[in-house]
Amino acid sequence: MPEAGAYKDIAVALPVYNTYTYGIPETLLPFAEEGRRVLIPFGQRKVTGYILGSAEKMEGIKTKLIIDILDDKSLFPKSMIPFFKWIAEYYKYPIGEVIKKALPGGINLYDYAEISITRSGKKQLDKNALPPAEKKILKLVESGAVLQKTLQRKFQKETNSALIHRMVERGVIQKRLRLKGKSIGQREEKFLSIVNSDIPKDRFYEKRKMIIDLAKNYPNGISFKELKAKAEGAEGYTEYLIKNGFLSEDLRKVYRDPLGEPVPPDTPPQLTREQEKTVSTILRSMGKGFTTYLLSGVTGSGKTEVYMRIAESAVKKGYSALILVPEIALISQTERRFRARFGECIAVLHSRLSAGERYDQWLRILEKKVKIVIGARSAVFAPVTDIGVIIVDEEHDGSYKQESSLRYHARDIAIVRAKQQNAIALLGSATPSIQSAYNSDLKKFDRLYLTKRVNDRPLPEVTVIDLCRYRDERGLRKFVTPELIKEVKKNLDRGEQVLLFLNRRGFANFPVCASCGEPMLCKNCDISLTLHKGINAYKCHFCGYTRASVSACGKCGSPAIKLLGIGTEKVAAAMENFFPDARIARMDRDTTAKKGSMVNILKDLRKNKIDILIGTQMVAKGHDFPNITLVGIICADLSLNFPDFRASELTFQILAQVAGRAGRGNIKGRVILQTYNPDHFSIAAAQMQDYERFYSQEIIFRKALNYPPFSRIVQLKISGRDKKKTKTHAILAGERCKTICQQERRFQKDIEILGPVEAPFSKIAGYYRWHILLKGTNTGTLHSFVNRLMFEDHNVIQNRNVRVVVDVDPIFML
DNA sequence: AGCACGCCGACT
DNA sequence: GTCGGCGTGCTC
Repeated sequence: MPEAGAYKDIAVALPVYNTYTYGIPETLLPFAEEGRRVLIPFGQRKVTGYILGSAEKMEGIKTKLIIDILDDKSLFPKSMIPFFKWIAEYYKYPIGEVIKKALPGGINLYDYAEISITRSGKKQLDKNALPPAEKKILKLVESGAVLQKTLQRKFQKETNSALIHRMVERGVIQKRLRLKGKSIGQREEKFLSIVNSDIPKDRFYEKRKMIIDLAKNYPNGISFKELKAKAEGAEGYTEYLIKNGFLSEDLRKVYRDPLGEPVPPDTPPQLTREQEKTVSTILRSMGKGFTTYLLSGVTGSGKTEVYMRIAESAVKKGYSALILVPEIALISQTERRFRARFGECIAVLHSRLSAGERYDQWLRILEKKVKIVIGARSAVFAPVTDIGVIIVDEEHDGSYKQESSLRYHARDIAIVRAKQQNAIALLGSATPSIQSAYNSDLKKFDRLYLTKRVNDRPLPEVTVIDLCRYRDERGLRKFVTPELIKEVKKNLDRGEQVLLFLNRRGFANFPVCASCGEPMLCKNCDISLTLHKGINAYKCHFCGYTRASVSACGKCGSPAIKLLGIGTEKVAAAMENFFPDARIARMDRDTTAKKGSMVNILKDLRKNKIDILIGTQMVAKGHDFPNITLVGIICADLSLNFPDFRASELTFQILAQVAGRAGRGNIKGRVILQTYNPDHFSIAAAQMQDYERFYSQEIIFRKALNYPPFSRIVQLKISGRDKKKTKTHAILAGERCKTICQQERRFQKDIEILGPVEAPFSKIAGYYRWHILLKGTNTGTLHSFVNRLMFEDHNVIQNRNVRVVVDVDPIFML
């Protein structure tokens, strides 16, 4: 074995919280660069690791040598290493897993023990003189090698590693370590170029000439794929041309193009005075250190144009720009506009890309072929260098928070990344999060305003309708008031479009038995099913469970079910009833599930093929519908009564955003806002489109109850299949929290433990759920508390039956 | 994560 | 007495 030339700090792609020191053999040393992956011996097996930096030789611990270096070049720039470390520390997540989540998936190597039968084992199996457990195992591996973990999963009851060990010792089976891991590489395509166009005039002349003529149009060579598409049946003729030296053939690396159809280029509009001022303020500070700007711009004030100017200038100054947009069903409007302005000079990263496309985009960024990157949440990990600005569009949007595994908030870590890179963070929103607005109060963020809509278009006029007045009327009029109908009719008569918003899909979300009153609940979850007339079935919106629409009451067996509660389907039905001639479309998760269907709806809308569009929050987010002059909010209260301290914030944001969809063209917009709580301050503030008014009220509540932004929250989410075990474990975890709290004065003073309590949704997808909320005013104290809870002594965090997830700065708390 | 080790109860 | 189930701890 070669001598170790140096030592490196390595993050292992496994759920371990530490990094490890490995020696690098002399021969590999020149290649052991930060950001490359290595294959390392880790315990009994080999796994992928990431080089994070140099290290000292460990005293008293025998250092192992790395086996191999897996990459020809770094997968991420060195500057991202402190970023990964910060995330691992803050979100209490294993560092190697952080990196693994950040990188385009599917490129890691692991090895697993593989069990195969020996000759002696075969003989013994034939002799049939074995204990049943061993026989079962031998039978399984008889025809070919099987992974040990598969074996153990299959025979959980009978198998353990000791048994396998003994069998190996007796020589009936053998164990070998095998490397596994799918790999995604670059795509290569065959390209053809003309060498000599003087082809012989034989009986194939016409066909061959067709190919040559086609290739003539491509001086840099034509891809075989394109040729095949343009010249039918050409495959058979190219071979001859290549062999005889008329065409030359070479393989080129190509990028899978996720952009799909091209977007026509736009011309930059004249900036308003406000926009110009904003742009120049931000640009003045670019390259002069870290600053966070919070851009409050009313809906329709042209924030995207500001972003584009900033990105453009950043690139001109030699920086790159990273733009984050909320995760929505398909590509966002913002992304389209960037493509229209910057063409193919941008990279896009979002969850709809295939693994290969994602890998290619990653590479384009890494190789510095593009300087502008636009994408959803996960794009915050884009391997860009020389960042000038990170823009977070609609920074209040909840979809920036990842709600599984690594539970990061992309807006928050975007700011961290900007800080580490001495770059500008630019957060934009018409309805900033309370958190961000408070940070601007504290002067942590610089506040910028866009108070006017472009072309001096007025904000829409919002009329509030008190639904309580219609409570006793029968039938559909309960949620479609005469005022709304009147306004819709006006619009239809004038040939203008209507947008109706209801943040709930399906037909009826609260079906109850007409005879005994029992609600129809999901069998896996603690919520009621929703009737979907489209698929003619009841559906659970949490776990996807479906039940035939003819189902009888589960309690008394009565077939009569009352369909209480409203969803977009019911609104659509009502509209069809009132306006049989109107062209009505629905846009929610059900109608946009198929790829391209959302684009089609938006296209139809743009071409005036739709009169009334009914949708969920999907329609509220960032779209520009120029011909919509009336927005109807069917029921503004849906999110108001959530047992969540952010319920008011969420309600205000969504209402203000939806209302902002009206009047983006040349005609002034109107909004009809129907509500059961006309006096609630978030509804009143939404009516006035007055953010400051909402903020000044909400912040008082937050302070009084010591909720964020006045405190920090960590939520322990405890869940398990067994109702009793989950509860017991939750209580145990609660006790542990209390014990730790007693251990230090600063914990006693600063940490507040709420719970354990059963979660508001007490059961989801078969898992019973409990919560413990940890509140602290001091971030450092709260984090040391959580560290002690997770990493010290006999922690109760892990258990075979019950899972405990630590959610730092939770958003979904139900 | 996956593997080894070591401690228990229930059987040849 | 062993075997096999399960919890615990470790991986440079």
